[in-house]
Amino acid sequence: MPELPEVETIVRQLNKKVRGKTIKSINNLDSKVVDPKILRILPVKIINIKRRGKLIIIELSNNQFLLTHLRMTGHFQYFLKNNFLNDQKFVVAKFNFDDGSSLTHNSIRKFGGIKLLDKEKLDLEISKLGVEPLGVAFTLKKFNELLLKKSKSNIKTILLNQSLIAGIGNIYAQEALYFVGINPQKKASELSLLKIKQLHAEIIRMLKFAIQKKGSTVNNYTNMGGAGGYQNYLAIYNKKECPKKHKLEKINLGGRGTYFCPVCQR
DNA sequence: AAGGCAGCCTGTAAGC
DNA sequence: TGCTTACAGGCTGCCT
Repeated sequence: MPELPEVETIVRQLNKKVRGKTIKSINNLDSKVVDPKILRILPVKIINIKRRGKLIIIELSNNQFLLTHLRMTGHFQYFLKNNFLNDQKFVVAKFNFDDGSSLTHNSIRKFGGIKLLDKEKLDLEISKLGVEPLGVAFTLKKFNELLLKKSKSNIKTILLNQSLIAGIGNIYAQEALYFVGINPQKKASELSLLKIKQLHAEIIRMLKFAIQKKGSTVNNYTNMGGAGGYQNYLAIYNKKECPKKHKLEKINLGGRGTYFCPVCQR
């Protein structure tokens, strides 16, 4: 499922493929998933595509924005002119461009969607998000402050909280905690300064490396060019034993399945 | 106030 | 074998 590295990969691909193109028409629009108000502003040109946390922000020529959240199964696919495959499943919108190419948005579980917003509403949405983990503001000092604020919460739930740090999801949270040997059930207040420093560095290292690998392909997620490569580096997610051959435990934290190694993570 | 959890949705895997 | 059920997951909104 798309987390920061996957969303970043998709944003880069969208910029390469559809920036500067004009949306002439849209079909197969599922109004529950894609805001039908988009139909009223056509034709409209795509100026730029940006990411904030796990959000994809598509800037349009009429000063409005398409805000997309992929949740678990959202997906974009680009087709050159006359290359559209009609047997695609789960299409919730097909954007047709002035040059004959097209972009589909697919969504199996229809959890995410595309909204049309003006600048004011967009800023409101963005303001709910916490610090960008790959931005300059995510310093060790900042990380310490966040942990202090949530000292009674377990560390994994804190990493998943988008209003604190934006972009880390269930997979990368578990992986980062494994690589620094922290039990995901640990309260923030129980972490040593050394562990906090290691975790801070690991989050940055892992996300950057995963972007290099074009994200992870797990279950339904693929980026626009096909599969990512980071899934080959996952240590514990959805596995039975850790790289050191210890048996993994699976518990529920923050409402989500959480793998950890009781030997390596304390 | 802040934490917990149902609900959204549907494919896949496990269970009978 | 074929049906049923449980589970996966990010996030919102309600409940305590």
